[in-house]
Amino acid sequence: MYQKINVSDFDLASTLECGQAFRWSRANGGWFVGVVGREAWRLRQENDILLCHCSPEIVSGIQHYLSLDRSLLDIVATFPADDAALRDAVRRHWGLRVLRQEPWETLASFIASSTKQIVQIRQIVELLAHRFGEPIGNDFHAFPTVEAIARASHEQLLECKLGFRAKNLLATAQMIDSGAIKFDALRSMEYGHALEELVKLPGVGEKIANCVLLFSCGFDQAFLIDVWIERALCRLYFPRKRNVTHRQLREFIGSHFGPCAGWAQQYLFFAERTRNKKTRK
DNA sequence: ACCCAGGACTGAT
DNA sequence: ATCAGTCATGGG
Repeated sequence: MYQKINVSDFDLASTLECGQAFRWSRANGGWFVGVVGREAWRLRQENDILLCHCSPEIVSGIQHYLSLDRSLLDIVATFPADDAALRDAVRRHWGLRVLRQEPWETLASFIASSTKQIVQIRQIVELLAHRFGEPIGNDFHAFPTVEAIARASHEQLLECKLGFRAKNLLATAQMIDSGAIKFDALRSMEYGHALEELVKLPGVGEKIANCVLLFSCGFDQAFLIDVWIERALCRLYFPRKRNVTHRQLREFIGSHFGPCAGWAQQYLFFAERTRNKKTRK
């Protein structure tokens, strides 16, 4: 039994494979399978129809997770009009939407992400889910709760291939579990305040904090600077200029991309990742 | 063998 | 304020 959802200005593949989520994979017949919360979802897009292998009461949750209630046209309209590179990235990946993911899963996943390749991040996340997450049938596991990680041992986390990130993930889980930071209130805080709060956590700097704020806390303006986007920004906006400082980039980002800078960042990021891999029209 | 990977942190200039 | 070294581990 499956549901049909009408969609527009939406591209499932770009949305799920642009690097913001780590638990989605392709299955046979064009289906995507992923674990969200305590459910395994199966999704497939046929033009303006989204097929969902699920019960009808889950549809609204899927629409919310995929940000289908938002107008992509309105968001893109806030982008700088004279930015040809950004416009091209948007055209090439039209329909990419920033997801509304669960904050703890997002935080933990990106703590695991530092100096790791995306395939390895996905592997680590699956190992964590298998070992510490609740089984939800068909060999799927929910992402582990904060408490489950907080109670884990350093050795157990090392076995999930976290390496030097193990102690950061453990300490972060324990801090959140003990209420050392206001983790549940992030969504209702000012952007700057929420950022300050997140970087108190061990293993969480400005980049990972912005991942959490954009991908799971609804802050459209959160622009994360990683090695890929830094390379793209330097090439596109600071040509023939070496040694562009992190501070200069921040200044440029704040004045150029507007209130949905995070969305612009994700389009530029995905375009940079797929550069020279796809034929340009 | 060597190098790098969606970084963060420390201790030097 | 920048900068190199360090932190584990798997893959090219």
